[in-house]
Amino acid sequence: MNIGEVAEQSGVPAKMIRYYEETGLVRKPERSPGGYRQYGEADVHTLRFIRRSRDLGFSFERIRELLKLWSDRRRSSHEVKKIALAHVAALEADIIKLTGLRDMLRHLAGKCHGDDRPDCPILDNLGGNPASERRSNASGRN
Amino acid sequence: MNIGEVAEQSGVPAKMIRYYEETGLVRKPERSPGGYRQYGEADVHTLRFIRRSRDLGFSFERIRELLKLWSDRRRSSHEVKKIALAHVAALEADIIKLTGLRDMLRHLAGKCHGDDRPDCPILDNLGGNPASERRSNASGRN
DNA sequence: TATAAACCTTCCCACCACTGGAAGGTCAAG
DNA sequence: CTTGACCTTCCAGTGGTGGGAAGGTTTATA
Repeated sequence: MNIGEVAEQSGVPAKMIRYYEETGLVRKPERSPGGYRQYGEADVHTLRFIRRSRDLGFSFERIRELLKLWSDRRRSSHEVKKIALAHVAALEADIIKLTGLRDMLRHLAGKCHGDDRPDCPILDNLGGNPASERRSNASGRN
Repeated sequence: MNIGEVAEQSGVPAKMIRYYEETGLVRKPERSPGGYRQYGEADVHTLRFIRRSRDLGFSFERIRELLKLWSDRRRSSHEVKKIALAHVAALEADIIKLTGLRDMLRHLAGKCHGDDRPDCPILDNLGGNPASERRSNASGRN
């Protein structure tokens, strides 16, 4: 199977497959006499696994761990569950942060008349009194 | 005021201030005879405005609009409210997506015993039956 | 006045996970 | 044998930073 077909079957673009190979996420495949990458069914499964993991928001590092566990017949489900729950916690943190931002912004927008007058609590808040504050860090994906 | 002081007062690192200048988000300041950037109080306010907007998750494009409205005495609050509410909607979409992922992952983890046995619904799901699906795009920050 | 130090300048590199494109080689069908 | 789809490698750019080198400026102190 050439890279194009494996890309279609797995849903992972060919460019990405080469990138994953380069970064060591997937194995280097055999090559045809002309230098074309040759894949099998197992590669389709692996790539599909990766794609689904990314759809769930797992980081590359996590996926690397999951892949190792996935291919290990003697793995314990404990490890997997741990990774999954850590990811759940990370998602939870992101959700809380975004919810806070949304509420604050919605609150400000609620106090803004939204008419032709220039008064606007949103801009007032963004520009306004600094008070006590130092760079509050943010983010924190897994 | 040199860049260091304005950085401290606004909470925006000097490196970032130069970057904002380069990308046209803030004006090019005067220079001292020796070539040092010279800022005033107004610049501190502007940078603080930018920092707060970023803390709220606004994109550079949005901030550009907000800055223009902010400096416009004759603006209508309608425009500002529109931008803010669009951002609220974008945040909402992100929250919904992340919540869905969290719930799915938590559900899978709940069905995983988490002991020494290798059986694990999480991995089964990641690797398992493809069914009908094509690359579902994701993301969509403002 | 000399010199150190703190500050500033520009420029380049790296990150992450991709995406796009150019230049050129390979393969299958007509 | 040509066409065109497919593949190869390499190079560059994204966005919003952070790090650092090489060198110029300003200020304080010895």
